Amino acid sequence: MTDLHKQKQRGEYAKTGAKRVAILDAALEVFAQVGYGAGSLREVAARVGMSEAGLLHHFPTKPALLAAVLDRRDQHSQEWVRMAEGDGDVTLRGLITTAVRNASTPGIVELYCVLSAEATQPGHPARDYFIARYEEARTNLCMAFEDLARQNRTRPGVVPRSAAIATLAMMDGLQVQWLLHPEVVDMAAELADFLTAFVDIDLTISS
Amino acid sequence: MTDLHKQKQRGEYAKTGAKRVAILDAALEVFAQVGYGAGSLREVAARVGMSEAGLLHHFPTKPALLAAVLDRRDQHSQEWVRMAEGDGDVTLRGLITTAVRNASTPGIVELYCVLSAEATQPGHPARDYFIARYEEARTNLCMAFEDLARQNRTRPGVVPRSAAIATLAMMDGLQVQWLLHPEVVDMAAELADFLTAFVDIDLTISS
DNA sequence: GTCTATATGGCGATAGAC
DNA sequence: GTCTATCGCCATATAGAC
Repeated sequence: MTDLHKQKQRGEYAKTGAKRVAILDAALEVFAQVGYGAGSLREVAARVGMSEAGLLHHFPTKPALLAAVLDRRDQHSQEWVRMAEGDGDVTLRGLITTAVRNASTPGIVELYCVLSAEATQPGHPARDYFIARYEEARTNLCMAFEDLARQNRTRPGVVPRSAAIATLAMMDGLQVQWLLHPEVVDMAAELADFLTAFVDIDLTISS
Repeated sequence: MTDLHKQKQRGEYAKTGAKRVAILDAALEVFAQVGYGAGSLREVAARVGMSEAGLLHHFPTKPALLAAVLDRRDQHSQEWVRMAEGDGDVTLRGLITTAVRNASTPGIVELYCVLSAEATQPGHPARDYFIARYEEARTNLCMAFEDLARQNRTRPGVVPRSAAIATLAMMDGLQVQWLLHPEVVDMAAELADFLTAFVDIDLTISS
């Protein structure tokens, strides 16, 4: 798995790796901008300076390309999982950090905003991905609120499971408004406001 | 404007009215299911039992059809505007009623969910529509929270403008989760929970 | 007012040369 | 590993018959 054997054994892969990454970056842009259904392999190929056939050598079908794009982004945002390990305080603070970072990478926000809406439909190739993703996120957030409840740091009447659903909804909804009115909506600030209405936590924005 | 003159003056319109409505209903379904970009006039025409050319006689272009669909739905949901007239209590209770009604008409929820995400992109034919719509909704909700603040019925630290943004975000975000997991997410209940964290209000679900 | 026919072009995917 | 060429399909939109 190290670089040791790349000369012969996986030399091909090492060489094409850069091209693959370039394709995935371009595909992310395209799908983010017009969605999966309206996005075209032609446009993706054009952005990396390739023919469509060349592109399809790396990713045999359009759904396969989408799956690869989502896979790649998941590796980047596996912080979700790591956050969940125990501390509710850390998890919630991580949410704010994520919001701050998102505000500087509109492409990723667009991708998930457009795709999650599109994938709502039965038969969409990313539907299962998003179903699993939301389920996992709700579970992680629920554990975070339960942790804080155990410390008596949740406001009276807060139900962990509901708070988890609400927090997720909040993040998604803020993204739509932010994409339409970036100068009017401050995602991180609004999210922090929202969270402090549910739990006793210091969320002064760090990062 | 009554039926009196339909015989000659507007006979044509009265006759085509039904067909137009049928087309708009079909278009709403199609755009809701796959979005505007991926939706096709062919599919819409098929659903009303017409040729594509016949459809284009009523709505000359695809963007024109989308505009007509949005226009029509706006007439239905002009409650928004009426709600705004003064009473913050009435406005927020109206939100819950809307959530309850939405849960029984998935088509409308899908339409706005998918379109608002898609319309995020510069150049989308519905972008201006959604920008105006959100701006108006924020203003109305802000007035509602201000009204309640005047009655000392908002929780300490609640800023009307932020509460308005958050409430809108909440409604949008809940819709995505509800479309993916209808059995797990209760839109009206979660929204009520959310609102009672901000204001002193009785939102026991009526209707 | 609706149709058939057609123009024009973009789409995903395949075959086969280099 | 990338290309050219091509297939077959679907898209929006137009022209003109009925």
